[in-house]
Amino acid sequence: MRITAKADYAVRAAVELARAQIEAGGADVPVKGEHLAHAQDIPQKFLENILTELRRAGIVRTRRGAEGGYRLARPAKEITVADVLRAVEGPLAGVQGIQPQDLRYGGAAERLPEVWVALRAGLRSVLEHVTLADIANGKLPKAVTAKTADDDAWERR
Amino acid sequence: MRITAKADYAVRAAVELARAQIEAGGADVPVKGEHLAHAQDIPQKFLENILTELRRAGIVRTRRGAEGGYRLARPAKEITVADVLRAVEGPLAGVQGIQPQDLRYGGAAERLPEVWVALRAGLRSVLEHVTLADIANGKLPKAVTAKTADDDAWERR
DNA sequence: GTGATTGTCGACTAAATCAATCGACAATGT
DNA sequence: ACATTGTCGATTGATTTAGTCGACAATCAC
Repeated sequence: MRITAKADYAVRAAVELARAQIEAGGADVPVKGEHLAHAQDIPQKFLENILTELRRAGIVRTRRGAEGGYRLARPAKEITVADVLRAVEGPLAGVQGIQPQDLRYGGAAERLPEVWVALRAGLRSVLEHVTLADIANGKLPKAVTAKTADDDAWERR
Repeated sequence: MRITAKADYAVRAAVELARAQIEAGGADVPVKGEHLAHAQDIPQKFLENILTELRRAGIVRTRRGAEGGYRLARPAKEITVADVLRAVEGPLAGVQGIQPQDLRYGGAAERLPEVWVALRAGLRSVLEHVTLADIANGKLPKAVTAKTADDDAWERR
């Protein structure tokens, strides 16, 4: 249940691209890998690997050469954090690569898969409702603020 | 964002212990490691490592020797899935071992930590409300059923 | 007490994943 | 032509994952 550096880097880079898209008013200006790496303090070569995965997933578009770089393939408000995470890690909340709804357990644990499905739904209730534009604009949706509003959410556990 | 085999094993073994506790009507009868391993089809030696971690976390109690075995340290209805997961993996939803509320990002990703905190809250909204007794009895609480009720929750994503 | 049973602990291993790094190559703009 | 920038595969070292093994310690039945 941890967030890997790669997942974190992917989202941060994508958010940075979102801001560039918004600042350009929708104009399609590519951002260089070097700029992204520097802006978010991510090792450049590692980031480039990640961005290539995002390209293959259809989340970013690229251009080579001078004046080349990376940009989002769609409007930032149409890309969710879940989209980015699934692009770099696999499906959410699998057990050994198996999706929870495909698990079969015997004995007392028969109903456990339902718990894992609910867990995944809990993840999705956040990740599928936050877009890159939300984060870049600093305007988080209720799916987030409702959960962080509870003091308990900030407790160290 | 995956559930490791270890985490899954830990919960399944704990649920099996919960059922034994419930069937015994609260009487404290230890269950052998071999029985647990067989009942849930978990490699026995690996499971014993896990059960030792659960003991160190105060979730199970053990007895050696003939007539020895494992049992829950507390009533099954007082132990949540979150308790078990935190015992075998660390805190939920950290980025490289750092808890989300301690992260600081610059630039466009400034608000990202709040998203991770909300994510963790989403996990907790499920994991802290399901007890071992709930699973062993096959009576899942609303925190779970409300989320699995949605057809979308079962979709393959 | 003896012996069988069962958990404890540390060491060990193989494989996968994580977190990068590197270099040759392919596009692209000036 | 040339400098710039992304692409791709290979490689690396550390860590985690998923186990296995064996000596040892506790406990019970007899």
